[in-house]
Amino acid sequence: MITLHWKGRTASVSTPGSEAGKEMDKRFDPRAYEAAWQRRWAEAGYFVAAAPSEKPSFCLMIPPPNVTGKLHIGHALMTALQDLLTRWQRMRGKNALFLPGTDHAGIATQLMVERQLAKEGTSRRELGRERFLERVWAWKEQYQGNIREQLDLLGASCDWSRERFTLDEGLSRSVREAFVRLYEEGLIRRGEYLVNWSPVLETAVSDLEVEMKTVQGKLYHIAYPVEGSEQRIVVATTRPETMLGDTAVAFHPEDERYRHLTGRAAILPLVGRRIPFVADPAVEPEFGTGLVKVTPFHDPFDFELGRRHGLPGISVIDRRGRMTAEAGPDFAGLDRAEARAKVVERLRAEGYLVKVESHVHNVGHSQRGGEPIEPLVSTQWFLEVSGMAGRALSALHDGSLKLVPDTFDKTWEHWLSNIRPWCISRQLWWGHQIPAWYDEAGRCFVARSFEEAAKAAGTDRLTQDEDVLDTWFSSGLWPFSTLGWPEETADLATFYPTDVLVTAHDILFFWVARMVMMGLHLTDKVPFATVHLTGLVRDAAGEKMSKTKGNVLDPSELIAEYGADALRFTLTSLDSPGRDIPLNPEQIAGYRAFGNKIWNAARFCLSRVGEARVAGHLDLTGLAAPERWILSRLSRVAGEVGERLEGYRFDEACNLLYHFFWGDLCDWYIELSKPALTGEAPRPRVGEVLLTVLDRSLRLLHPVMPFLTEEVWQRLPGHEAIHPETICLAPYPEREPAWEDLGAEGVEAGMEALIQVVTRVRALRAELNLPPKAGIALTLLAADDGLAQFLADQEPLLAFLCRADAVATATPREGARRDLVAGVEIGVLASAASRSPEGLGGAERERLEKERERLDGEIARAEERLGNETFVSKAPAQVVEGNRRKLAELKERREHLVASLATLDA
RNA sequence: GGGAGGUUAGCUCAGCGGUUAGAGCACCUGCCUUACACGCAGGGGGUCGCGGGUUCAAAUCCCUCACCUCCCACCA
Repeated sequence: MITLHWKGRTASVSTPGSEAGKEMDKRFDPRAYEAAWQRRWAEAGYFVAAAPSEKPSFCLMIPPPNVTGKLHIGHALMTALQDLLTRWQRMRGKNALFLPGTDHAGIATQLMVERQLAKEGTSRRELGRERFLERVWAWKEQYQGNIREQLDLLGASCDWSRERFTLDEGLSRSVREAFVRLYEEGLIRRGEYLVNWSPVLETAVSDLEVEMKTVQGKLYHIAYPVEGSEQRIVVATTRPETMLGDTAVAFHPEDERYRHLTGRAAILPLVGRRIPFVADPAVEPEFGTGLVKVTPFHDPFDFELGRRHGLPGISVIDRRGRMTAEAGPDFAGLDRAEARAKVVERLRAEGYLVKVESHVHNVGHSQRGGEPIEPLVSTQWFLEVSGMAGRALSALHDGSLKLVPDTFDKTWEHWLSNIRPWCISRQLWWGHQIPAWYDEAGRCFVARSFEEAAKAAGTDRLTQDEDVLDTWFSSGLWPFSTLGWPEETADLATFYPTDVLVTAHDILFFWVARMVMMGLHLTDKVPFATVHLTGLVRDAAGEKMSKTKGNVLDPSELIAEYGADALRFTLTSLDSPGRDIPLNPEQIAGYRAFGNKIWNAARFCLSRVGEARVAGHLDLTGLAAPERWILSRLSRVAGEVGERLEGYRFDEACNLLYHFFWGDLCDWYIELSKPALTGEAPRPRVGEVLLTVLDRSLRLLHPVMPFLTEEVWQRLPGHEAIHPETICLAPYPEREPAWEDLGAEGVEAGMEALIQVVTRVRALRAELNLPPKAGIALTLLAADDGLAQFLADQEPLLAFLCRADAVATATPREGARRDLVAGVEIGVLASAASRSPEGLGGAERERLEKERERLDGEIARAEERLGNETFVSKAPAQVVEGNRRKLAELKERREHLVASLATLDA
């Protein structure tokens, strides 16, 4: 029995339009049942996980989507894979938890709301912090709702009773706890450093949020007079406006050209400031003139160099990208671009500009808004991550963390080995306000709450730090904050550490690495055993999707058109390791056709199986070859699908299922079942086998196509024996070794030969240009006695599949078109009445001659190979033997071909 | 500058040491054979980026090169 505790009530299970035995609509229309099943499953509470639980647990967290808008196709991919894993594990009897939630997405969301305010003619500053935040919360409510709806459309089997939001009460507590602990350990500190500053957003951003872009710029060569001499030295810079903040000129200590300048100073043009020469090994003598102007407060290289030499810094650019008063009265207030033009103009006018070269270089741009980042000095909070990074590295090395595919291992190592302190403060309003308070003397108290801070300060006249934390700080805690950490909750004990993380590889550092570091540091555990990294979804041409290109595919629209199952199957089958995913709507249409195929196969079975019922355990006794064959195939496919899922090869699992269902089951077994079901050539328990194979196929497919499989499965007579209520909780099929019948004498070998024979006969029919309804006389002669007997037993089936009037075990008759396949000599003789008058013309002759040439080529190659002594002696006996057999068959086929050609001449 | 990945049928991709290299879509020829035209049967189409090497055997392993994609990176 399952416990149903969705909103505390027991679910009454009513069917949305499907009952066992009820006739299926002729039309396949996913819209008719998808939403209904999602509602039913939720009402029944199938996806609510238990804590604690006797069962082994399986847990997977949604990478929380930003509450900025709709889910995009990348989310659909991740959701499809996450849900596939969850449903699979749930069917394997695990206490499975797929925990949903959303991310407050500080900068992104704040920008959206600010944009909205701008349209209304107001701004966040006009509203003030409190009223602004009210607006953002209202926004969040709306968009969180959208996201829930979309996850439902996709069929995500989330436990909504455990939904979380990064800014909710519980997670905020986790964030404060983490911050305070890290602060108390001395890993978080506040200080004045050079940071990446966005003059548009007016906030600091982390290194990861800076994108380097190649820019065609200019290299300005500027002459700086040397103090106390007539000499002028020349420096090269791409940013002449920063010279106003220069405090030194540097050269390489070994550089003979400039060693004599040691201890001397230059006079800064336009400003007149005396700035010293310093020697530093970081300076590249080969670049420019080998002399570098040093602007410690506006360039990362200069900042480090300045620190090494104890140089002062001067801030000449402010937080909005304008020149400060310290830039001098001529420049103060100018925008940085204007200032550059004016500085260059003045330098030229005063004769300091030596030359201007065109120069290609990299400039940091804001990942968010695209504007150039300004390196500025400001007071920020930093997290020292080097220790945690070391542990994250070891986790990969000792196997407690696995990246799939492992091509990301090197990336992981490189990034974590070169990591620098993380700037975690943001000058925004939407986010977790930093739990630090200042008293009137400016002393800082970091605490879990205002009360705690007040106690420590001995006063409640405190002001909280205005800044908020980088969104990724709270995201970094997601795998355990969502489960109640730091409380020792039942959820945490049951589900943490989690099992798998599925996410796109573009947030490996932003998110995955931070979760691993934070998880290891704060919980002493790797937050998940495996990370499955997906590619990025692109359009059909492999282009990145973007609004400006207009090639964005909206999952909701795709679901409306093709159904969620088709979209899921498509995305899942495209998830090949380490590759981006080109999504073509035509392909989704192809997989919708697969849905149609399943629908109609089920329709056929249900209308023909009579009183048969699904068998939980099927006894093979008395079953004929086709039945034993399909069961053997089914068992092997179940085994292979399981292996592929274990190995995160979802694409291969999809392919196996697709080809088994369409190829083995529909093209062959269902066709083979027809003569038996109509009573033409009865066989025992065909209906039972049909239903059993269908049941297991649907269960195998359920994690990928949840809606269709449930809709169809509910109609199978006897499905209740597998699970009383739902396919979601029915066991996932595994191999049934007793069903497998392999080997040379096995039923799979026999049926494989039969299939090859039928296929060849059909091809011969086509070559003879026989009308589909024309009868033929078919003769078969197998060299192997066992096979001959097998085929003789299947004569009614062969006649049915080949549309033959007669099938005989005999040598081909005079005038018959002859061929050989799988050791079976085939003779096809058209019934006199159906012989097409134009049938055996030049086209037929041409085809046969082309085929003979091809065979000649192959025979020659096979003979050459077998004539090679080293091949015969060194290659495995099996391979040599295979080649011998092949050669014999090729030769025989050629003989038949020649005979057929002779018939044409007659 | 460092690193990763890619280059296979018209398109998008599997395959990654062994007989005639696969799939989906597209294409051609027949079929409304009563489960399915979202279908059935048959078919055409590839010197597996270039050049070397290892091997009895290479699309598959190694090396060079070319082109493409992405990630990382404080030569001003």
